[in-house]
Amino acid sequence: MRRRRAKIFAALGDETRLALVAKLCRGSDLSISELTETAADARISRQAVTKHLRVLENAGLVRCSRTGRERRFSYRPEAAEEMREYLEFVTAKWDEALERLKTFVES
Amino acid sequence: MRRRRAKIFAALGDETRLALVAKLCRGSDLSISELTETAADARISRQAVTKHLRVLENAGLVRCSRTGRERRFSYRPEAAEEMREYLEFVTAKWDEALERLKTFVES
DNA sequence: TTCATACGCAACCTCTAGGTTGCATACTAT
DNA sequence: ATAGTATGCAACCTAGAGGTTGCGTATGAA
Repeated sequence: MRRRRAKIFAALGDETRLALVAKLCRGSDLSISELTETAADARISRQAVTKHLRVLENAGLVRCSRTGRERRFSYRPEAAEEMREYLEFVTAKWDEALERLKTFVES
Repeated sequence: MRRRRAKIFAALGDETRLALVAKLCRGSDLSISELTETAADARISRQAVTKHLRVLENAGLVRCSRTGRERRFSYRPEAAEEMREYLEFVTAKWDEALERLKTFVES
C-alpha cells in the first residue's frame, strides 16, 4: 500500500511527467511524437518521453493502446484520485491532532 | 509552479519519507532519533533519516525547531494541501473532458 | 567533571533516473 | 515498390538519490 503510493507520487515528482499528465488530463489521446513536440517545454528526445510515459503507465496514471503504427496514450483518473484521497486523509489526521491539542489546552 | 509541485511530489515519492509524514501528521513533534527508531520499518541509519527529513523540509512538508540538543520535527499541512488541490484540479479537467465528449456524442 | 546522548559534517559507495544516439522494424502514403 | 513516419531496442553516459561509516561537537545527566 505504502509502496504503491510512493510509486505514484514518485511518478508525479518530475516536471516533464507533470507536463505530460497536464496535457493528457485534458482528454485527448496523444501519440508519443505528438507528446514529444508539445508537452515538454524543454527540448527532449522522443526516447526520453517514451521512458517517462512508461513510468506513468507503470504507476497507473496513463494507459496506452495501439492503433496501427502509433501508440496513443490517454489519462487514467484512478491513481491520481487515490492520491488525492490519501492527502485528504493525512490532512484529516493533522486536523484531528490540532483539535485534540485545542481541547486539551482549553480543559 | 510546476517545479514546485514536482518537488513536493518527489518528496512524497519515497516509502521512508511517506512513513515519516504518516508519523508526523499525527501531531507529535519528534526528534531525529525518535523518528529513526520508529518511523522507518526498515533498519535505517540516523544519517539516512536526517537526509530524508531535509528533503521533506525543503519541500515544505515538515518544519523543524531546536530545543536544546535536539531538533524536533513537526508536520506542516500547507504543501500537502496544495497538492491535494492540484490533484483535484486535474481530476476536474478530466471530468470536463468526459462531459464534453458525452454531450458531443449525444448531439 | 565525566559520561552518555543527540546531533552535524564529510567522505565514500552503489545504483538508478534521466538523458542521449544509433540502428532496426513496422506501418502509411504515393 | 519506395519513401517517409512512428516506434522499439540496446548501449551508453552522467549526475544525483539513498545509503553507510567515522569522527567531531554540544548539551543533559550523574
